[in-house]
Amino acid sequence: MSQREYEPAAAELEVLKVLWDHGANNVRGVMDLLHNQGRAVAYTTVQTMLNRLEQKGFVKSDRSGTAFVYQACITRERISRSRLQKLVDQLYDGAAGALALELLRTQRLNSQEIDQLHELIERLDQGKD
Amino acid sequence: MSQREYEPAAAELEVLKVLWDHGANNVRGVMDLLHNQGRAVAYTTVQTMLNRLEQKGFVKSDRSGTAFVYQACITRERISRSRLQKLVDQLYDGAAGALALELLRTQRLNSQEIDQLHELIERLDQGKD
DNA sequence: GACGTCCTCCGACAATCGTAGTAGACTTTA
DNA sequence: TAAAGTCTACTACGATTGTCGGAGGACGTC
Repeated sequence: MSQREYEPAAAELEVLKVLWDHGANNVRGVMDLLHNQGRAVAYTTVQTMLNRLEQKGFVKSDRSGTAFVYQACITRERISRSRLQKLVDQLYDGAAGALALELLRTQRLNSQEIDQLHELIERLDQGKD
Repeated sequence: MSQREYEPAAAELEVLKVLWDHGANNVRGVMDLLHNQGRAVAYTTVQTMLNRLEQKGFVKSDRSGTAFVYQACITRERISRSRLQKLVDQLYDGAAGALALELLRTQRLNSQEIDQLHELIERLDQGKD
């Protein structure tokens, strides 16, 4: 367990999301955005989160002005994929289809999403083994 | 934070899975099955996991013979759903369609799964808003 | 009845996580 | 230039997680 593959924890993910959604920012900026979302956290809490995210290699900082500016250096897609993979492995024993079915059954999709799915499935259908 | 809604942690989930997959069992039985899966854990570790799962209300125990026999009292589906919900909320901002698309794009489905999806989508399509 | 085996109960300990306070440096402003 | 504000660095603390050891009771066997 020497080189553990870190994952952002829940609270860290919220901070990451701010950076994804609003771009690079400093501690105060991130805090303000979190406050706007109704998430009341102290300045130093955000600071700790950003430090930990940096240690884990998910953001990088750059001190050009007075304050450090943090920027996500992992994409939302990468995190999503790894989370999704974990879910598939842990709960569906690798059967992604089962998860997809579950998802479509229990979640509400709008018609645009359904159309897109349609299209994608058609394509999958063509390339069927 | 008085009545926090608990979730099984990763290692606890592995124990839960054993109960789901192989039915009720005692500590030793669960441990043996974990060992068969290449998961080397101490007896007391399994015991702790089962205790914690019981505290969280995910398994119940019953002492009829010499040892406690543990049984899952939450379904795999329920855990799956809540995990899935969390994923959708945390990473896709509630857009289940996006997740579904991502899933179909990145995971490999077999033709049976594709057929099932087809069917389901047809049905969703009918009831489109 | 002493001995080994198996079980439960309890405690422990390090790592991670969520949260935040404080000290001290640095900047802005009256 | 002194006060007020901002920023970083460091520390802390309780809860959760993953892991396990040891004490002590029950039970079968020699």
